[in-house]
Amino acid sequence: MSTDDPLKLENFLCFAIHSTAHAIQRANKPLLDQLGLTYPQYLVMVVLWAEDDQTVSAIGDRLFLESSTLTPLLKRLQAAGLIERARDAEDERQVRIRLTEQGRALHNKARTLPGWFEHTFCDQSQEAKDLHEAVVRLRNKLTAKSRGD
Amino acid sequence: MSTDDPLKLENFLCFAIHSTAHAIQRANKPLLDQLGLTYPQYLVMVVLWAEDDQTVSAIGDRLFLESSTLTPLLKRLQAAGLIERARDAEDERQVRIRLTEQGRALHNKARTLPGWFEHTFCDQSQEAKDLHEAVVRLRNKLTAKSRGD
DNA sequence: CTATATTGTATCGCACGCGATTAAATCGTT
DNA sequence: AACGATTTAATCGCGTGCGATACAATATAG
Repeated sequence: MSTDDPLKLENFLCFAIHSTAHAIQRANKPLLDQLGLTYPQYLVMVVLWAEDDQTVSAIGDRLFLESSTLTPLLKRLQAAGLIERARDAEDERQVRIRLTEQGRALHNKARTLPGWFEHTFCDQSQEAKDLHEAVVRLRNKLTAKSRGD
Repeated sequence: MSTDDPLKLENFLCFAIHSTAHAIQRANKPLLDQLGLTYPQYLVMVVLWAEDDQTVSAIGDRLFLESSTLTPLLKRLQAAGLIERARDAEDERQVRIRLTEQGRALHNKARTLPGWFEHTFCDQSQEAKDLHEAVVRLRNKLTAKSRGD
């Protein structure tokens, strides 16, 4: 029949990455449940733990997300008491996102997650490093094209 | 400050894959718009082009998706006239998904997409192959763990 | 042959994710 | 100072994605 068809799922690099991303979310979920965070919420917290007091668009630049995604997500983090949202006094267009005491406190509980993930699924660190670099190279190509290169 | 913090986004393999998956969807979107399909809808069609007349759960197994995701998606494909949904006469629990004439006709228009993607973003085929294999290996580890290994 | 367990879809509620649009604040030019 | 252009968030509508649950059909047990 069509077994020679190039249009086969197993041949799609894009599907491999797509499905692996979902598998990662599923694998991380039990850990994140303990923190009371979803995976995208966790990523926002990681950005803020690295550098507090950022604007919505700065967070979006780091996570490749739009304001239409971030605004509702940030409101949920605010409702959970982990961050504060406040208009910048200098430039009232911007909204500055700051960690609350509770948000900072979560940092310690969250430290173990990346280590757990890599230890559990990426034993051979060299392969993981190569994979990481190759994925980032691909992402750079993709974002470069879409930005009109 | 916390520049030595291991909890840095750039060090997360999982974030690299996550964000690259989104970048892929964005890159593919213009092509998919021409087909009138979203990316997940396209994946379902690929599965059906490879083998017509499959159950919902069989499609889910191939794409790593649940019925709660597939049922509404399949209804949209049905509304678009690309597939038919019909209870199996032998086992009325199952719903068999079959391509319509129009759904089969879309196959030809869709053939160019994977080639375009790989040609545009994965010039060095060896690197792409290595990346593909490494990603699939990681996904296998992830799904194996979650299935109680 | 009936009671119970299992299976296959569907439904519901919630949380992304984005394109398109809106609204307010700021910037630039005159 | 005043007007139009740009920037920044927020809003809206739509389509995933999943866990929990519901329900009907089938399989199994007794």
